[in-house]
Amino acid sequence: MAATFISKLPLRLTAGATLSSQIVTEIRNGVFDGSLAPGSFLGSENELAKNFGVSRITVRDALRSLSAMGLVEIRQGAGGGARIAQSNLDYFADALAVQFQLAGVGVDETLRAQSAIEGTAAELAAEHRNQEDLERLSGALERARSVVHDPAAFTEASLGFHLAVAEASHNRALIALLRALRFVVWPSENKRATPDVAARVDKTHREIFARIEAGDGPGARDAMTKHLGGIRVSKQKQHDEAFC
Amino acid sequence: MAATFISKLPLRLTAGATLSSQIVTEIRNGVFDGSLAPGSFLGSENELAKNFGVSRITVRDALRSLSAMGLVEIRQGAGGGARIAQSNLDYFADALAVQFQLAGVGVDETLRAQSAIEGTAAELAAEHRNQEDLERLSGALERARSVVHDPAAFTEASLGFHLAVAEASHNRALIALLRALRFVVWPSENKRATPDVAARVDKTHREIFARIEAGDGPGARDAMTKHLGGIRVSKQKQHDEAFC
DNA sequence: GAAAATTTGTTCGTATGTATC
DNA sequence: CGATACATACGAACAAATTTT
Repeated sequence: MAATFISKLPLRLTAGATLSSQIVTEIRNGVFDGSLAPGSFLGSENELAKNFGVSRITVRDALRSLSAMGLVEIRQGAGGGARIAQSNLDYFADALAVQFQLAGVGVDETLRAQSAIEGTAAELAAEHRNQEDLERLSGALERARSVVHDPAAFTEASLGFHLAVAEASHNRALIALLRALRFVVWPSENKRATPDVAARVDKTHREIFARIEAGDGPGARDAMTKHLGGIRVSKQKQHDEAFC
Repeated sequence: MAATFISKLPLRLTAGATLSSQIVTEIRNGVFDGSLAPGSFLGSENELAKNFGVSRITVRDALRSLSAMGLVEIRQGAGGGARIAQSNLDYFADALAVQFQLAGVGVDETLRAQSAIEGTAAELAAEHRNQEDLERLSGALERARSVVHDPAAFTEASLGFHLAVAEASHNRALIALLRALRFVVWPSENKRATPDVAARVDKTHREIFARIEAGDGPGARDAMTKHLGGIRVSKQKQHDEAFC
């Protein structure tokens, strides 16, 4: 079955650009104006080529671009073809990492932005946390405490706590931005926490948790920004404290 | 002249994936490990095809993907070919907009994140602003005041003020995130400010400016978050106050 | 589980438009 | 202005992967 939406489109593609970029724009606009939703079937390469009146390679060029942005998913085989993708926030985390790398945006600047995001996330978490959030948070704390003598495992569990705070904010924009920033900072500078550092980090995390549990928004924000501010200062002094 | 870096690479591309995706990974890794910097020449399609031992179309597929992420720039004609791109933060702003659209992340959640970013940006602006920043800020304020009776122009000038605050923070991560979030919210919900609303917005902006000029970081943060919080509440009440 | 059908992945050849020298 | 180099685009074909029968 051929895609039906294409035939409804007048196909007066924006002049000037290349054919493939016009197809990209066409499908992109469809997503933004709501006529194409995640899961919408676009057709096979041959069908799209026929409907757009271009060669298969031109369609391929367009699909490669759309796929790289995470806007379409492509499956091989019978019943395959191109579909509008489900959202995957890691795609733009990747785009952010690429651009920060090209621009030479450093860890210090990134940590500031992370602090801005996580401070607000902690505040919202204190205001909107439910029982499930609290269980997830305390679960992360217990996991971290149980591996306080295993630097790598502690660092990992510690990251889990930060992500759980973000999730407790119930704000997907904050969650997505935090994950993206973590994606930038984590791989490049992941020092591990020695046991004494781990113990201090654990104490700080429990303080943050207490404020969230108590519903103390400003307190939670304050505790979180102080925590992250301390990490940033350690980094600057080359003490290389772990991100926890 | 053929690209030289390729021949040094063993070219044992990660197994399992498609050829073109292996080329994408190869070049991507080169950027992240520092062996490829913005401006680095990669070669023409023919040269790359020869060096990687694949057909031109396979190289093309890879270049389309890399180009869509904003990682390479492609130029036609003699002396053209593929080069590592200069950073362009609008690429990831676009990726963010796409994923938020697919995920259905709404204006309310986005405004919260924007508030988190701009609050910190205002605080840092108060701490790090220089003479040039202050001139740019007051310039934006004057432009806005001069068009207070032209809703569209006022909204535009007002956006300029917010961006100037972010720039005064001298933190490129915050600047990039703000621009990206603006990019999400702006097109979808851009109501214009009526003259009376504009006058109130102008007054608030001047308050923020005064705190930044005075070097009052917490005060600047507070004024900015209150300003944005007011916008968010207006939105919820369907008063549809403009973003200014 | 095997065979058939469908679709992407990949290659070669060719032609055309466009930017640089 | 002409020659050159390059991306863009088209067509036909086969290989590999995946789903359906």
